[in-house]
Amino acid sequence: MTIARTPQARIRRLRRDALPADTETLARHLLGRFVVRTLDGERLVGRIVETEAYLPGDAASHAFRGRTPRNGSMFLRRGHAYVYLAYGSAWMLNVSSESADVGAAVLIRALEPVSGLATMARLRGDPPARDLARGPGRLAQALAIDRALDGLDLCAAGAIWLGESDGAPVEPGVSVRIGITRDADRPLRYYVPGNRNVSGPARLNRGMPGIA
DNA sequence: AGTGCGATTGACT
DNA sequence: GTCAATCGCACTA
Repeated sequence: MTIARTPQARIRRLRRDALPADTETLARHLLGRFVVRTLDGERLVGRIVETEAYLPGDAASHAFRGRTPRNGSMFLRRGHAYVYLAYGSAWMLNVSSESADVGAAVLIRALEPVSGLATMARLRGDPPARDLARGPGRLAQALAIDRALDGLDLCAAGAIWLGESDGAPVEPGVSVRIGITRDADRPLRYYVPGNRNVSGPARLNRGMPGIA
């Protein structure tokens, strides 16, 4: 397998005090950054190519009805993992995004695999290469993400953290969020135009190759 | 204690 | 393109 475009070396951890202080800006900021997962001594790395913002007071957010045992990690100060199970089978990785006790997060929806592709493929059951981490449930499976990682500090060294490397900032494509029913018309989904690992229906992915 | 419903995916027409 | 599996969780009583 060959992956050329993205630099693998010299990924440094994101500093919490460098994270944008509001959820929407953080969701854009995370595009082009990296999720770094250490599993059995191996480093699995993916470049973030798709995110969604779940804002304070957002009716589509799990935090909308207040703090519960499940969504507690959304109320940690920005930069912590909120991991939950959707539809009984798919784990979702989010990054808490506001001050402590506010309740908001950015959903990581897709990664471009960078390192550890063989392990990711094994964890995923050898799917087509393009689908390794295309979609929130798939990326969690590729990186062995589950409830055990809920609440971890993604700005600290450990089993999973957020990183960045050198490179031009990404100008995101924007669309409505996928798979929600309430507040479904708000443009809070962001993606890297043209990236093959972006999920979602073609009509939402303007700027992708072959799409008007 | 019972019920309804997903921030999805994979299989199938 | 359509569609159902699947189960934890929040909500009602």
